[in-house]
Formats: sequence, C-alpha cells, structure tokens
Amino acid sequence: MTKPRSRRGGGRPTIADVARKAGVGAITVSRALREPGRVSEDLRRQIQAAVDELGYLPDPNARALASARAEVFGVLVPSLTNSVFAEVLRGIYDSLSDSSYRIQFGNTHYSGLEEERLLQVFGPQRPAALIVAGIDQTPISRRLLETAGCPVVQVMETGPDPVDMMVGFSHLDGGRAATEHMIEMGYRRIGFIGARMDPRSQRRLAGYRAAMEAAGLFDARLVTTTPVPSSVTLGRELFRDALAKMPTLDGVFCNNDDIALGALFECHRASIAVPKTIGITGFNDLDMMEVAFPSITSIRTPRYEIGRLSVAMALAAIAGQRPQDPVVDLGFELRCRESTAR
Amino acid sequence: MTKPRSRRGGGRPTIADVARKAGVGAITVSRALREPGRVSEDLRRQIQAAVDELGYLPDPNARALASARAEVFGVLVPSLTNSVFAEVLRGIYDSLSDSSYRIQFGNTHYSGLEEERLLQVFGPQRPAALIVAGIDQTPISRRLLETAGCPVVQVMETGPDPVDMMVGFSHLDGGRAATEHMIEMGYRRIGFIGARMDPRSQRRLAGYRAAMEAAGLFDARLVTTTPVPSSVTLGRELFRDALAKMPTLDGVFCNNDDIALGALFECHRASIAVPKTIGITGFNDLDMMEVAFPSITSIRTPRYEIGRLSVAMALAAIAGQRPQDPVVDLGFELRCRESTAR
DNA sequence: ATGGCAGATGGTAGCGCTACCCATAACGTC
DNA sequence: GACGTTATGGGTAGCGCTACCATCTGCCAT
Repeated sequence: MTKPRSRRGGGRPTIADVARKAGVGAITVSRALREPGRVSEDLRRQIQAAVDELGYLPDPNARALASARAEVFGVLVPSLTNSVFAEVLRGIYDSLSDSSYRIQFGNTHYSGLEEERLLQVFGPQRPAALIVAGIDQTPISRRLLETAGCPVVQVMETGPDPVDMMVGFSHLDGGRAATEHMIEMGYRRIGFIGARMDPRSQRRLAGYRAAMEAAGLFDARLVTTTPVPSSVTLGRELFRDALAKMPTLDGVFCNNDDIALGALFECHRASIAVPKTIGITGFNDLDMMEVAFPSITSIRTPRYEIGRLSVAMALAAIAGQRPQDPVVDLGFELRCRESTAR
Repeated sequence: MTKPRSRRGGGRPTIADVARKAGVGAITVSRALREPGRVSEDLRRQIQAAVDELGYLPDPNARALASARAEVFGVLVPSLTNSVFAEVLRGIYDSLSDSSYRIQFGNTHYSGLEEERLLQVFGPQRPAALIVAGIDQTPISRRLLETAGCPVVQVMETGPDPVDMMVGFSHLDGGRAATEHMIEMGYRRIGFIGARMDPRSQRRLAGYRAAMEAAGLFDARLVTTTPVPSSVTLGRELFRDALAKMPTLDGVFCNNDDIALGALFECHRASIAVPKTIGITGFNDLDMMEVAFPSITSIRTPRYEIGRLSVAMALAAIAGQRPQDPVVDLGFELRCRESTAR
C-alpha cells in the first residue's frame, strides 16, 4: 500500500524520507541542498537535521537523470606512463577535491581513434566539463567536443582555434628557446633526439629547427627520432644512434627529460664529458634534472598549473562566467644548469 | 500533444524512438542491447538497424538509475606523483578499455580521512566495483567498503583479512630480500633510507630490520626516514644525512627507486665509488634503474600486472564467479645489477 | 484434446531526483 | 484599496531506462 515494491536501491533513505521527517516538500529539500539561499533559515536547519539523522546522501544517478547533467569531469590524456600527464591530472584532481565533482578519465594512448571512442563513451553521460590533452583532435572528435554541451578545455598547448577554451604553452617556442640557449653556450653540432613524436614533440622539433636554421647550423643528419614510446632506456639508445650517425656531435636537445637522462647515463658509461664534450638539454624539468650529476638544463613546463587552471576555467564557465580570453598561455622557463655550462 | 514538453535532453534519440522505428517494444530494445541471446535473430537485426540509423546511444545515467548500478569502476590511489600508482592505474585502464565501464578515480593523498570522504562520494553512485590501494583502511572506510554492495579489490599488498579480494605482494619479504642480497654481497653497514613512510614503506623497513637482525648487523642509527613525500631530490638529501650520521656506511637499501637515484647522483657528486665504497639497492625497478650508471639493483614489483589482475578478478566477481582464493600474491623479483656487484 | 512448460515479447510501474509552474503571504507603490 | 513584486514553499510531471510480471505462441507429454 505504502510501498508497492521492495525498494530496489537497498533501503537507503531518499529525498522523500527526508522531506517527510522534516515536514516539508521534497522540492524544498532538493533546494535546501543545492541552493540554500532560496530556503529560509528555519527550514534549512530542520532539513539539515533530518539529513543528518537519516544519513541521507543524494543519489547522483537520479540527480544526473533528472537534471540532464552529471557532476563529472571527463579527462582525456594520451598516456599515464609519461609523468607529465600524471602531473596535469594531479592539478586537475587537487582543484576538484573540494567540490562534489567526480573525475572520470580516459587514456587515448596517443590515438585519435581511441579519443573518438572515449568521447563517445563520455558524451551520453552529459559531463559537467571535458578536459582533453592536445589541440590536434580529429574532425570527428572535434565535432563531438563541440556538441558535448559543456565547457571544454584543451590543455598542454595553445593554438589559434580553440573548441572552447585552452590552457597551455608553446612547444615550438620551448624547443626554440632550448636550442638557442645551447647555441649561445657555444655548441654548434647540436642534435635533436626524440621519441614518440606526438604533435607536441613535432612542434618542439620545429622550434629546434627554426633556431638551428636561423644560426645557419641546421643539418638533417642531426635529427634522430622514433615513434617508439619514450623511456630512459630509449634515450640511451637514441643517443648512441645519434652519436654513431654524427660523431662530431657536441650537444643534444632531448625531446624530454627521460631521454635526456638516458643520454646522460650513456655519457657516463662511455666516459664522455658533460658539458665539455657534449652538452645536454631536456624538456619539462622533472624533479630529477636538478639533482642529476651534472645537473641537466631543461625547460620547465607548468604542468600542475595547467591542470589547476583548466579546472578553474571550466568551473567559471559552468557558473556562466566566460573568460575574456579563452586561450591562456602559461609560458615556460629555461633552467640553465651544469649540463650546458661550457 | 505528443511531446508535452520540449525534451530536456536536447533531442537525442531515446530507446522509445528506437523501439518505434524497429516496430518493437522498448523492453525488447533494452534486451537486445544488453542480453542479445534473449532476443530472436530477426528482431535483433531490425533493432540494430534502427540503432545505427538513429545513432542511438543509451543514456548511462538513466540506466544507472533504473538498474541501481552504474557502469563505473571506482579507483582509489594514494598518489599520482608516484609513478608506481600510475602504472597500476594503467593496468586497470588497459583491462577495462574494451568494456563500456568508465573509470572514476580518487587521490587519497595517503590520508585515511580523505579515503573515507572519497568512499562516501563513490558509494551512492553504486559503482560496479571498487579498487583501493593498500590494506590499512580505517574502520569507517572498511565498513563503507563492506557495505558498498559491489566487488572490492585491495591492491598493492596482501594480508590476512581481505574486505573481499586482494592482489599484491609482500613488502616485508621484498625489503628482506633486498637486504639479504646486500649482506650476501658483503656489505655490512647497510643503511635504510626512506621517505613518505606509508604502511608499505614501513613494512619494507620491517623486512630490512628482520634481515639485519638475523645477521647480527642491525643498528638503529643505520635507519634514516622522513614522512616527507618521496623524490629524487629528497633521496639525495636523505643519503647525505645518513652518511653524516654514520660515516662508515657501506651500503643503502632505499625505500624506492627515486630515493636510490638521488643517492646515486650524490655519490657521483661526492666521488663516492659505487658499488665499491657504497652499494645501492632500490625498490620497484623503474625503467631507469637498468640504464643508470652504474645500473642499480632493485626489486621488481608487478605494478601493471596488479592493475590488470584486479580488474580481471572484479569482472569475474561481477559475473558471479568468485575466485577460489580471494587473495593473490603476485610476488616480486630481485634484479641484481652493478650497484651492488662488489 | 488437455495441460504444462519453455521461449519470446510486451505493458506497467517505477528508480530518485529536479524542471516547470503555481500558490500563498508579506510587503510595498501609486 | 487595487495591483504589482518579491520571497518562499509545494505539486505535478517527467528524465530514459529497466525490474517485474503478464501474455502469447508453439510444442511436447500425457
């Protein structure tokens, strides 16, 4: 009569239970929880008491269905092995841990197809916001993002044509700055070694090339790359390859810090003096660069900050505050260290 | 008349649209999608055609509400900076990417309170399974896990009293094995240096102590620890502290590989011969241990495999297949390298 | 011929919440 | 004193899906 069916949910209190106990309507409970300002002080207290007593927790699934909006941030990164993305994720996480938003994440494995698949999985859920790494989405992914009906933040890079918002920095400028630094320090036969060669790596390479050409130093044989995923081990191998191909090498700009570390270790092993015989520059400035012996010059990238700011922008957009400039360039910083101090 | 209200959802096709187009009942569409075996070949084809034509995607929120079960795996890890957990996450992710399960993750920051909060956020959503790192949950967290109404896998460690299932290895045995190896290699004044000192680090320390005591070598002044989060930088500092405290040190077993790398770099910097003057052993066996110069002895831990197996066990449990043994010890492996080859 | 039973399909009634609209009271304003 | 206007609360009707039960068909055993 009262309960036509044993409750499927397993007997957890519902909003109706709270409403009954507090002697108010269910809607008022809903409002008291979501927009306390619209409910009088008295009722709010009464309702809070009922909530506490019953241990009521709103059902996020019912909420999502009724409001056509899930309290979920979807986050797409291309890799979990690469600690750079772990840091972005950490920034995202830390900025969201006060809120009731949950984080759902997807690993695209640097694949456009996989990214499309994941967007198709995330979309129907109507997430509160989407944060995706990179700016080179496939046309299908782009359309999925545009029609997602929620704020979208592309992170890690900036570019001219945001789907919605962007937070990042210029990899091309970073690559150029690193290379110019080495040229300034007197290196001439500067190699580029890079793994994975995703779009961001490509742009770092382009920056390297621009700097080298501007100085009249570019030589295609100085470039050693592979699509294989980056690792310290691979860094060592690539460095050996580069040196074999070009024995007069006097410096290397590495795609990232893992590669740089591998190169450094190989120098140790082969008794090549760093920075005297060969200079080394990394990219990202992981913690270990400072500590390495010799310490390694690198480009500090604002990974954690990118995560934090992307969330801040998304939350502002959810609250209806569109930023004046949807594209934010957080820049980077050259950290000169022993490995290029000739 | 037909549509009493403009559709809140924004006009995406619903199951009713598919049913109408295929000329069947909504329930049959639902069944065709979830348990194809229970629908005749003919209708299945018809329904599939309608689904394709409309581009129908089921609404996961509605599904979750109606079935009191969300297609979500909740994953709780204590850190994102520590690449060990990134690897576990990767294993979890890779095992789930074929399925329609989504992954929601939480970062407990090594805090029991934060873990409780996150479980309280995850619970009401009725996830399909929960994967949590560690076995030292607070009583409240434990109860939340027990009453979650879904499979629970505790990962990274094994222990006697699983909430439900466990996948991991013995950190105590790992610590002991590393220490015994150093003793065998002729080291005597072996220090332990450790950061963070979470429960797993504590057990590695206990293993170290057991081995040292068994050999009559233990001395409390050999132990240098800090609750500060681990990093390569910190490894260097701790190593210096340890050496200052105990100048006769002839070896160190490091809490983890970051610390070991910091110690190695400090040895380079201070011109301390490794492995001759001081031996170094790490823990986890990250990629870089093999490449370092000298290469660093470490304990290989099955991080990725833990992630994969935890998902496999959870999926089996969801399918109703309880494992014969709910606790799986994946073991570890000592990798002897140059840093302890005296 | 009857009953029974399995397999295939459909109808009804929610799951727990919120959007939308309405009711009421307490104040003004002119 | 009629008419807003604001603040506060409630009722109704779904959101899109699935659990539960009913129905219908065909086929076998009796």
